[in-house]
Amino acid sequence: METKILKKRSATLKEVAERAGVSLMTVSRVLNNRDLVKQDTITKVEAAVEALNYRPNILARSLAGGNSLVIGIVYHNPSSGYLSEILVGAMTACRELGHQLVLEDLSDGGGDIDPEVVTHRLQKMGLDGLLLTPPLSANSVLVQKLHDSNIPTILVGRQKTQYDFSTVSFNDQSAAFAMTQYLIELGHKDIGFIVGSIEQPFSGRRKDGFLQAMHHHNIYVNDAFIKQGDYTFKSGMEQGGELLDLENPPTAIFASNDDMAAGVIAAAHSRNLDIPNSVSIVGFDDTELSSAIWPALTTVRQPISNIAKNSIKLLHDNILTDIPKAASSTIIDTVEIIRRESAAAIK
Amino acid sequence: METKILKKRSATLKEVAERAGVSLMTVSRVLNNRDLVKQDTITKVEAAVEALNYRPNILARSLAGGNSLVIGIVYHNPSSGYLSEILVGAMTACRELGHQLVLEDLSDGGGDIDPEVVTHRLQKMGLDGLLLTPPLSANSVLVQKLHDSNIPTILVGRQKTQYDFSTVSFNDQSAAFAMTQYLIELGHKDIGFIVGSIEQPFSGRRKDGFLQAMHHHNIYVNDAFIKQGDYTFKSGMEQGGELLDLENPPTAIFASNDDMAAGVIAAAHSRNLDIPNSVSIVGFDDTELSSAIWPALTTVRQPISNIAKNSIKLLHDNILTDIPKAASSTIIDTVEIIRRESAAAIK
DNA sequence: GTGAAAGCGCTAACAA
DNA sequence: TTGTTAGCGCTTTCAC
Repeated sequence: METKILKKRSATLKEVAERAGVSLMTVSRVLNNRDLVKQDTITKVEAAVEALNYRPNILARSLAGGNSLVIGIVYHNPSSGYLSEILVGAMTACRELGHQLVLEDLSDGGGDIDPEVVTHRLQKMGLDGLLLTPPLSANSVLVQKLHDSNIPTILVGRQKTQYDFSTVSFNDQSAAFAMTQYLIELGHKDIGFIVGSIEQPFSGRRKDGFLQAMHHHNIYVNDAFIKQGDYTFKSGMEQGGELLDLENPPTAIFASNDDMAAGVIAAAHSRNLDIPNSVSIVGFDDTELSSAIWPALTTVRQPISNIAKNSIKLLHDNILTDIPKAASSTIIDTVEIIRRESAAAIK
Repeated sequence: METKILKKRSATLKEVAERAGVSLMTVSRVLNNRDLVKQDTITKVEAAVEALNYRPNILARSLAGGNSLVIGIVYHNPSSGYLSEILVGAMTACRELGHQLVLEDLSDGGGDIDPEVVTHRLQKMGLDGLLLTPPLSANSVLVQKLHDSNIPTILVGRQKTQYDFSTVSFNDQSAAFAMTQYLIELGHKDIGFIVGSIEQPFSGRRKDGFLQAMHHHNIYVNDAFIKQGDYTFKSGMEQGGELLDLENPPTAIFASNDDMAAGVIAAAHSRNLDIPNSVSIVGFDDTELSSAIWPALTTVRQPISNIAKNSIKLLHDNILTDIPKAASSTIIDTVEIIRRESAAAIK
């Protein structure tokens, strides 16, 4: 069976204009700023657009418009959940705004990245702007080099701006607050907390949210209930185990990410504890792991796609808009607690 | 601190031409088919390109070339690992070939998709071609509708072509063969196998690969060692438990995906079995779960990015190339066994 | 309100 | 081997 598929040229502005009996420009106006056009004409044009199933050619539009950006997304060993959401969000925003995306994968087998080399490479690529994702956005040497090289950059996942770089981040603190409050509402008072790696700025934010919620509800925070992990399953298993082995163990444990929460669950399993009836366990991030394990994990999800979308729009505004602006810090705080089976009301 | 960043216009072909003292076309030729240009000229042009740090404007190139495609990636509840790799691969290939990507997320809360509606929507979008990912690519009603609607499509993850649609898939069979062989080389003969959902074409392929390897090594396959799962952690835990509770249990268990393998590991843990010394457990897919759990899972990884790249290139060729061609079936068989801690030589 | 002209940065087709 | 012309599909600018 031989087939030869041919790209069927789709309708152009000109064709729509001819069919509607107006000029090319009028159609363009209807599509962009319709307020300048008479209602009658709009109707005619829209009929023609509909009839021809016209779709604007983004390439031509961006080229003629002269303000299409080439934006790089720079990442380093992200989790696939994070990466896919970033990509989906960034692509969606770029499509809307007529920009192009270029991926720059700095992932490696464990070695550190060289800010000098990376910056040089990025510079040679002729990008108009960058999205720097965590953990890179926390690398101040890299950020400084990038600044020196004059590439407009958005620091994703950070809250403090640096130089004239804006940031877009998640409100980890209020998310942790909400999750803690949820546990408190379930009747828990003895709540253990496992902190994540201290290098990550958001680790502290999550801990703060937990503490604030406890204080807000006038619940005493037992120091022995706060453990230091490093975001790995193993550290969750170890630290969770220590909490569970306490003479008066907590009735609920809040781990700073899902991997550690899964570790705590494993620790509870190995002690033959019933989850959630003997101990409630909750995580953070809503990774796939959380619904893969048993019992499925109650956790809190970040709107990563949204963060990416916002970052792209911010870059767009910063570069293309005339109004002068200061470096801004956008904090997205759509908190969504995903209730699954690992947490329950205290008995 | 007020800043107003401005997009700095990058060099154009014309500027390079002027600097090199040649015509615009010569520069274009150096960039595209350099064989038509004198070596001397090439050198001059390259110097100018270098000096101006010239980067071609993809938009203009695609627009002028007249063969830029708008390609849709259609997906339905993919795992994030799968999605991110598909996106990375597709974006990379599209950038090279000058095509644009549009995402079409059909994910939902559980209901079935309506092929009629989906096809209609896709048709209205004016796409030049589609990548249909699993499980959608196995939906024959959808595939048929898509065919009727005349949108060139690549079926990702299928091996049998349908209508004139080409397919690109992973060689699950040889991967399962390789993994089984690996277990055999470790000294295992009593190997349990957990099959995945029968609706998925690749479930059968993985099982076949397992059986073939066993036969190839003249090892008797005990029917009681083959269990039916459904790709969930829970089914792995249950079926794995049954295998482990057998009077003479297998010394190794091969689950058709990582989630089930993790379930088997949980089952083994709850029976106080030492992994890998009492029982080896391996998975399939190399999802993040596999390195998150303990012990880390030995598994096999699919080159999903590559599959996406190949799919885009195939679509490109099918639509843009003059030579007539039949629907083809590309099978990528780069098998990579990831050796971690969950499998060991028999004692 | 609407239209005509010019041009975004590049390549295709032809000419020299 | 190199240059000239036209034009991809759209927006911008300026004219009416």
